Amino acid sequence: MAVEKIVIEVLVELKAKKIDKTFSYSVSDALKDKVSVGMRVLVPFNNQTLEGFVLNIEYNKELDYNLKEIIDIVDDGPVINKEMLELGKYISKKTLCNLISAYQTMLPKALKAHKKFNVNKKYTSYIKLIDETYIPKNDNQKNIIERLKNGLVLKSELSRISVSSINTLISKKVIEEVKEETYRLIDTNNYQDNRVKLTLEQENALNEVLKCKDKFAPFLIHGVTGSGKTEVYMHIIEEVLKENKEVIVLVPEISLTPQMVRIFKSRFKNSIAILHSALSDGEKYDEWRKIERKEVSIVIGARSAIFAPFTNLGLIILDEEHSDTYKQENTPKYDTIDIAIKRAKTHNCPLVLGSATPSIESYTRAKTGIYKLVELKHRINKTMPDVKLIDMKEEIKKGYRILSKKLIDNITDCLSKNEQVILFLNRRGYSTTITCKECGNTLKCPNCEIPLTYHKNGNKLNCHYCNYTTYKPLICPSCNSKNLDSYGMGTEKLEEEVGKIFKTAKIVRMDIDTTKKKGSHERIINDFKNKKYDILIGTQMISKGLDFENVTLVGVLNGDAQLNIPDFRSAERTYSLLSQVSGRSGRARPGKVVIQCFNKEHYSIKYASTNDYESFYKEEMAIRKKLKYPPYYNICLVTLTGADYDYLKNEADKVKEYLSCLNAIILGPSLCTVPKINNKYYMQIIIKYKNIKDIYDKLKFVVDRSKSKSKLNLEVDLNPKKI
DNA sequence: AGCACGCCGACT
DNA sequence: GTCGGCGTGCTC
Repeated sequence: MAVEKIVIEVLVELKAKKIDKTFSYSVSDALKDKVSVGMRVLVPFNNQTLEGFVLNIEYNKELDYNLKEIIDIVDDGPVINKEMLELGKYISKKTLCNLISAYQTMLPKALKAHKKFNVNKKYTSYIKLIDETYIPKNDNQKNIIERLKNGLVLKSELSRISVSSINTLISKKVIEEVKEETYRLIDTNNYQDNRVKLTLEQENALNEVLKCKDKFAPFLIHGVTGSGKTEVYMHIIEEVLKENKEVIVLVPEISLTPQMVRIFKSRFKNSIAILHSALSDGEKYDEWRKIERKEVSIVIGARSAIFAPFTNLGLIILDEEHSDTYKQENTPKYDTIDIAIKRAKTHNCPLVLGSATPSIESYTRAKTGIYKLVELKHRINKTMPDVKLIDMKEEIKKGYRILSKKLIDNITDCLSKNEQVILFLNRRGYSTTITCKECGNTLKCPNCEIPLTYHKNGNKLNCHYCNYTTYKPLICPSCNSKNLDSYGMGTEKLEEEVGKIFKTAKIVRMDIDTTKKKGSHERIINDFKNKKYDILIGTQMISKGLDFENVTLVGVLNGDAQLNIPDFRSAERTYSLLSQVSGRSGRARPGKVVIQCFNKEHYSIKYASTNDYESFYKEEMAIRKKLKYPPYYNICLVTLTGADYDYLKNEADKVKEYLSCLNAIILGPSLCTVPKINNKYYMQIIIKYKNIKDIYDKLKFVVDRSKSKSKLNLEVDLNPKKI
C-alpha cells in the first residue's frame, strides 16, 4: 500500500548570505491538515529551532534522504498571501536579495519569522453573568451581580468593588471572564471635515483618473504647491470606495505629515489604518490586522505600507513621488514606485503619483507616455509667492554675513504686521567642499562635474565617483582669488543670530535635535500654528506639507548648500527643496520668499525662483544626457566592505574585471565618501548601463561569488538615490 | 547565524 | 604530547 508522503518546503529565518533556498520537512498526521502555504512554522535546523515560512507543499515526492519533521505551526493561518508570495520573489529578483529578506521586510515585526520575538494581542476583559439563580453571600457579591444584570461590564471597573469576590464568583461558575481583542491605536477625535468644491482643473484631474479606474493605469499629477492635490486624491478615493475596493496612500514620512492624516480621518473616519515607523510593534501589528480582516479600506503610511495585505485594491496613491524616502536604503533596496507599479498591475487598478517637483525620471516617463501626465498649474487662491534671490557674496562684502539686508527688512515688516516667518536652513552633514567666496565657484571633478570632496588629511581634493585626486589649489581656478574656503552654519547658530537681531521675537527651532521626543514635532507645529511663536527656524523637516495660514515670509539661508553635495541629483534636489519651501509662504494670503545663496545664476535656483519646472527639466536633461546619468543611463552601485584594505582593493579590482566586458560604463573602484567606518573600509564601483539585461547575469554572478568570501561584504544597489 | 570539522603554533 | 586559534563548510 502506497503511503502518501507530504513534503513541506520551508524558507528558514536565517538571512545569512549563503542560505538562500528552502529546506524540506515532513509533517506529522496531527499537523498535516493545518499546514498551508504562507504560514509560519517551527522547524528543527542544525540543532536549533527556527521559524520559517512554508513556501510549498508537495505530495508524493520521492527523496533520497530522511526528512526532519515540522515541530509546530506558529499561526492559525498564512501570514503571507498568494500575491505577497509572488511579490517577494519579484523583489528578490529585482534587488538581488535573499528571498527571506524580501519576505521579512514585507511583514510587520510581529509577523516576521523570528523565534526570539513575540508581540501579543491586546485584550480587554469583561465579566459576564452566567448563573442568574445564584444567591449572593455578601454585599460585595450582591453589588457585583447587581451591576451585571444589564449585560457585560469591564473587569477593571468591577475590580473596584472587590477583586477576590470576582475570583470567588468565577470559581463558583456564577460569572465568567470574557476577553475581547482590542486595538492599541484608537483615535476617538471627531475631526471636522472641510469639504470644498473642486476647481475645474481639479475636476479634470479627477475625471482623467476615473476614466481608467478599472485597469492598470499609471498617472503623474504634476501640481504646484497649494494646487490642492490632496483634495483630488480624496475625491478619487471616494469613487473607488463606492465600488468596495481598497486604497493605499503613501506619503514620504507620515510622522512629518500629521495634518495629512487628520484631513483623511475627517473625511473617511474609521475606515483608515495608519502605518509608519513611529508606531510601536504592537500598534503596527494591530493596524496590519485591521487591514487583513478588512475592517478598514484605506491605509495611509510610509514606504512599507505598499505591502498592506489588501486583496481587492482599487487605487494606489504615492504622494510626493520624487522623495528619496521611497527607496529603501538597506537590503532589500527596493523602490516603492516599482512595487506600486507591480501591485497596480496585479490588481488592474490606477496608480497616482503626485508631486510639485516630479523626479526627472518620472517626468520623463510622463513625457514619453509611460505615465499619463495630469497638470495642476494654479494655486487654489490663485497667487504664487513673490520670490527674491539674494547674492550673499555681495551681502558679505557689505557686512551682512548671515541674514541679508533684504531678509532683515522683510522680517521686520512681517513681524510688525503680526504675521509669521519661517527660516529654512538645510544644514545636514555633508562632506566639505571648497567654494570660492569671490566668484561662488565650487571646485568640481573635471570628469564627472561632481563637487570634489576636501580631505584635510593630505590637503587633497578627491572625486568619489571616479577617484580623480588633486591637491587643493591655492587660488580659485576660475577667478584666481585666494579666497577659497568651505562654508557652514547650522540651525542652532542661526537661532542665536536671529535672536540677537530680533530681540523681542519669539523663536522656535525645529530639527532633529529639538524633535527627538515623541510628540514634540507635533507640539512645535501646533504651537506655531496657534501663534505662540513668530519665527520658525528649521531644517528640511519643515519643508513638506505644512500649511500655516499666517506665514507670509519664508527665508531660505544657504539655498545652494545642496548643490555642494557630491551627487548627480543635487541640482534636482535643490530645485525641489526650494520649491517646497517657497510653497510654505502665502498659503492663504500673498506671501514673500527670500532665497539667499552664493550661486544665484545656477539654473536650479533661477528656475525654482520663477517656478519654471519645464525649463529646469530641459536644462537638467541636457546635463544628464551629456554626462550619461539617468534617465539616459541607469546606475548600479556596488559597495564592497572589508577590514583588510589591500584584500578589499584586490577584490574590488577583480569585480571590476568581471564587469569590464559588459556593454556598460564602469567607474571606480574608489573609496566611498565615508571611506572607513568601524575599522572597515568602504569601496564602490559605479555601473552606468542602458538595459538591465546587459548586466544582470554578471551582477548576479558577482553577488553569488561574494557570498563565499567571509572577509568581504558586497552589496548591490540598482538605481540608488544617493551616491 | 551557529556549530562541527580540520589543520598549524605555544603551553600545563 | 595537548589546547585552541579561526578558515571552511553544512544545515532538510
